[in-house]
Amino acid sequence: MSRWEPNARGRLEQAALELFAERGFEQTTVEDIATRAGLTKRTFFRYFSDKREVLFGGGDEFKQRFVDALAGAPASAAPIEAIAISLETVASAFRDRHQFARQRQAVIAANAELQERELVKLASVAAALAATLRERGVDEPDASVIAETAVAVFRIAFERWVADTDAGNLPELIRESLQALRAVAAGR
Amino acid sequence: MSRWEPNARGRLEQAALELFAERGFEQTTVEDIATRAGLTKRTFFRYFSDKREVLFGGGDEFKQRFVDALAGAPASAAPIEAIAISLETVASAFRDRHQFARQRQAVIAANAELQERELVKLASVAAALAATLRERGVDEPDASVIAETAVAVFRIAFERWVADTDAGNLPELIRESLQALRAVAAGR
DNA sequence: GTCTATAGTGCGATAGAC
DNA sequence: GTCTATCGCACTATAGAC
Repeated sequence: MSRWEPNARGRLEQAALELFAERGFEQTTVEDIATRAGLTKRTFFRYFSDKREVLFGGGDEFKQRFVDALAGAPASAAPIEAIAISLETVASAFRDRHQFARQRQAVIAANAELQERELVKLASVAAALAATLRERGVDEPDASVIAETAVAVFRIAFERWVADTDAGNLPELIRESLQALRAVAAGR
Repeated sequence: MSRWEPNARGRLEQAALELFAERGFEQTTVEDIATRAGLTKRTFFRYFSDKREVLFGGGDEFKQRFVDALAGAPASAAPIEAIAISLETVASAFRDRHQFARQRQAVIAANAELQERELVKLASVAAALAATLRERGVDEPDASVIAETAVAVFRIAFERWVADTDAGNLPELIRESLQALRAVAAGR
C-alpha cells in the first residue's frame, strides 16, 4: 500500500461537489473538503488557489477546446461560420455529460461567488476567441464583438440545455441561438 | 458642529478610490478606508456588503438607465433598433465622465476580484434588458441573445473609449460596434 | 502544521437628533 | 423619552506566511 492514496486532486473535487450539493458552498469549509478527501487544508491550497477553484479545475482545457476548434476551421469560412463550427464542436463534447453538468450547474446557481467565477471563465474564453479571430485576420472591434457574442450564444444554449431534465441536443440549441442572432441583426 | 459629518457613504467611496489608486485594492484594508473617511470598519460594512461594493455603489441606477431607455423606445422599433437607442442613451450620459471613468477603470483593471464584480454588474444589466425585451414581446432565446450581445457591444465600446487618453465619442463607438455586429451576422 | 492578518458578522452600548 | 448613525468588541473563516 502506498503512502498516499492516488488522485488527491480528483478526490478533493469529488468531495467538494458532494459537500456543496449537500449543505451549500458557504456552509462548507475548506477543512471539511480536505477531511472528506483524507487530506489537510494545506494540501487543498496546494492544488487550488481558492475554495471556488475546486469546481473550475478544467477551465483552461475548456477554453482551449474553443480555440482549437476555431483555429481548425477552414480559412475560407466567414468569421460567423468559423465560430459556429467552434461552438458546435465544443457542444458535442458535452453529449454524455448532461447529468453531471446539471449537478454542477445547480451548485453554481445557488451561490453568487461561484457564478462570478463562471463569468470570469467565460470572459477568458471570449478573450481567447477574440485573439484567435485576430490571427485569422479579423480586425477590432469586430473580433471582440464576434467573440463575446459567441460566448453569449453558447452560454444561453447551455443554460437552456441544463435547465431541461432530459438531455436535449446542445449543438441544435446552439444553432437555434445563432439563427436568432442572425435574424435580430438583420433587423427582423 | 454635528456629531456626524454628512455623506458618510460618499466619503467612503472617495477614500476607497483614492487608496485603491495609491496602493492597490489588496494592499488597502477596509480599516484603512474607514479611517481615511473618519469612520470605523463596522460603519463601512453598514453601507457596503463587501469591500468591492464600495466601487459599485451606483450599480442599480446604471442598470435602470438601460432598462428605462429600452422601455421608452418606440413600440414600432425592431429589437435591434430599440437596443441601439438604449445603448446610445446611456452612453451619452458618460459624456463628461471620461476622466473619472478612466481612473475607476484603471483600478478595476489592476485587480481580478474587481473585474469579477464588473462582470456580475454587466450580467445583471443583460438579465434586466432581456426581461424588458420579453415585455416588448420578444421571445426566448431571442431576448437573451439580444440582451447579452447588447451588453457585450456596450462593454467593448466602453473599453475602447476609456483606453483612449482623450475623450472620443462613446455613442459613435457604440454605433461602430453595432455595425460590426450587423456585418458579421450577415456573414460578411 | 502553526500563526497571523484580514474580511465580514452579531449584538449591545453610546451619542447625538427629534 | 424615541429613533438612528456610529462605535466597540468578540467572533468565525479564508488565505497566506513562516
